[in-house]
Amino acid sequence: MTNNTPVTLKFLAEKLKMSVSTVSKALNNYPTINEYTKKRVQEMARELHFTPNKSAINLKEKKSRIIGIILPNLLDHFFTRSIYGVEQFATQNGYNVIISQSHDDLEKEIQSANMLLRSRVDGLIVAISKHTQDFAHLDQFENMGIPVVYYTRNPSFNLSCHKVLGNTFQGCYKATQFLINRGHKKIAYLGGPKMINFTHDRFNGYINALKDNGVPFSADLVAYTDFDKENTISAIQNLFDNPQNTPTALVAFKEPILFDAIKYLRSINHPNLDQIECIGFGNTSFISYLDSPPIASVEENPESVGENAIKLLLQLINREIDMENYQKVMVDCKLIVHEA
Amino acid sequence: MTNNTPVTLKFLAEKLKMSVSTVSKALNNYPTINEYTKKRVQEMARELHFTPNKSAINLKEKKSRIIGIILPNLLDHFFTRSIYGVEQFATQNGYNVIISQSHDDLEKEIQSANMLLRSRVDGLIVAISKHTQDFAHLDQFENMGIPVVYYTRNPSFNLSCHKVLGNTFQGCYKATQFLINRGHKKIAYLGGPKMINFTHDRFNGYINALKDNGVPFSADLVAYTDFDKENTISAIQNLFDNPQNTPTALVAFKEPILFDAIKYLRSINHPNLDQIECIGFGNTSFISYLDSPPIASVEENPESVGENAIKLLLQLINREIDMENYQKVMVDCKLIVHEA
DNA sequence: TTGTACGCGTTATCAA
DNA sequence: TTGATAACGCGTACAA
Repeated sequence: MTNNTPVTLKFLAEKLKMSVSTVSKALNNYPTINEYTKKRVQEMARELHFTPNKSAINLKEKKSRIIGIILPNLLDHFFTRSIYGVEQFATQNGYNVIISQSHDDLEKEIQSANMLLRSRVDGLIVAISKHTQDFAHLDQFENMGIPVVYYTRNPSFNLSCHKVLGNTFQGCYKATQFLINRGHKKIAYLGGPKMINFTHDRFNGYINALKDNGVPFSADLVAYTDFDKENTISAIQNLFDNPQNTPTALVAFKEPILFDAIKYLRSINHPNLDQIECIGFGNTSFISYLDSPPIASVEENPESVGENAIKLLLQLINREIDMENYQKVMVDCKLIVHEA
Repeated sequence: MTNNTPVTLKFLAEKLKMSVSTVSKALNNYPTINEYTKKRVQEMARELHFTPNKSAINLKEKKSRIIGIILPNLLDHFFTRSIYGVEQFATQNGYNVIISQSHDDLEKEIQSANMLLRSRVDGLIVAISKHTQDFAHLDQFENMGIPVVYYTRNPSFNLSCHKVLGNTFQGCYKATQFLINRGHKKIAYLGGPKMINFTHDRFNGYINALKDNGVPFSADLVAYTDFDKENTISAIQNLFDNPQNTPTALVAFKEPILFDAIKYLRSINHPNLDQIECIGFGNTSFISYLDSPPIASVEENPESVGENAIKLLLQLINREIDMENYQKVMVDCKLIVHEA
């Protein structure tokens, strides 16, 4: 019953008293093989639980049908949701996916890249770590002819690479306009880390929405934070401490930041907190449990971002798009209004 | 600069005008190889970005140094946190990890298993799907001599397999005792799906804590739900609708369920809601944003569960533990009290 | 100290 | 219709 070592073609061939190549062809349904022979082989293979060795096939075919994904963190639902989009489309097309977390550590990212390179992935999808400045470990792939698609977190200064991004400008524009349409004039923008490009793209969406709707811009209504709670609180203090210019609405870079902000405002019993309307990027499922929930969320459609990334990657792998013909794909955001 | 095809040992050998085996030995630091030769080879390898082909090595070594993980869902932080524990210890020991989601779909789980089998993983860690009754796709591994460790979600009736589990009995006991110590006499237990073993283990912990502390048990204080909101609400109605026996505390199977429960009680303005003290399994980071937060959480230590799973698996792989010598490892839970 | 030869499991070409 | 053989990239026993 339990045969300790994997069954190989050779083993099957010996059992069936025929050649390895006939067995191989029978299993792969070659037209030149006798139907009866096929039947015998396939039955025996099933009976003995034959499982082809992928390493051997990879070696022969010089391709692995594996897609590598490097991303910072699986705790962030944006990324896990994006994986779903990648997986769906990848398996449909006969590809498997290997996920590797960098934990926002450059060293770990390099290790992941090398591991995937050794595994000869056919393509790479990557969201770079916070600290990635040098790209040698990722450029290796392209130098070996393996296409790379950057998604979400990408080298913003570098135009010579393939990118799939959420249209964060559009998302922030929509959020701001929604608040304007609800009658707000003093809409604050709480940005994220200034090194991250999205911070500025979103700011531009905010600014443009104000301009297009004739709402005056005030620098007092803009502040920045990172993902640290203390910094968020002091940013919020800056925004809300001026009594003659208190915001009536807030657009925040990310929902976790927004939650910290709201929590702080509640903790100090900020007047009219209930009238302040907030929107953050994320659309966390948790929102329904909050007592002062955001009025809406910017849904970044991570599944769609992932799907677009794998679609582009497969086109590159199949040489339907030239590797030097650098693509930039933008995925629109959607404003989700939360019911009261 | 960009050489389209991967550099092989053969290519290096030609460049250096020596044999493939010398190159191989030089790169693997064989003592019989001249130091100067080693230097030359290693320099050339670096210069040309030589990356050994893992498929070729796997084939040769008859092992992949890859651990497969099959789990239901990456959206559940329990699993993503457990992966962290696995990864840490795996990479320390020179193993890589391939993660595969079943999405609680048996068909997908079978596909994942077959994929990992073809990849000749050296070991498998698996949390089974809700619908896994038949285990043929997982038994294959053991039949091929590949050890399998079930973690968290496991075939509870089957004692002939290796398991690593959270000690959910102990967790629930602790939670209940904590509430008793705070003076509660009417502590409700809101269990999960009755098919899941953990539901009953936790119930036993609850019951035993009551008994050991001389608190009388009342069947009215026990209800069950699944992860569906509607069912949770009707379970809560059953628990709290009897005015002469209203619980003053609640132990819930999982925090998402608990949040639905609390939300409902708030929505109906349940009297004295603020005095009701709740505990759920999970310890979600989100708790700090809630207005009526649980007083404590049962932290299941998923990282530790993952780490114990990989440790056991590596021992099985290294034949330090016999495959037939079935192990059951329990990882204690910790009660986390939330500051006001 | 280096090189030759073989095999890992599979597929493909060509010959029988 | 089937079989022998070479090749994929690498490691290693053995020969030189």
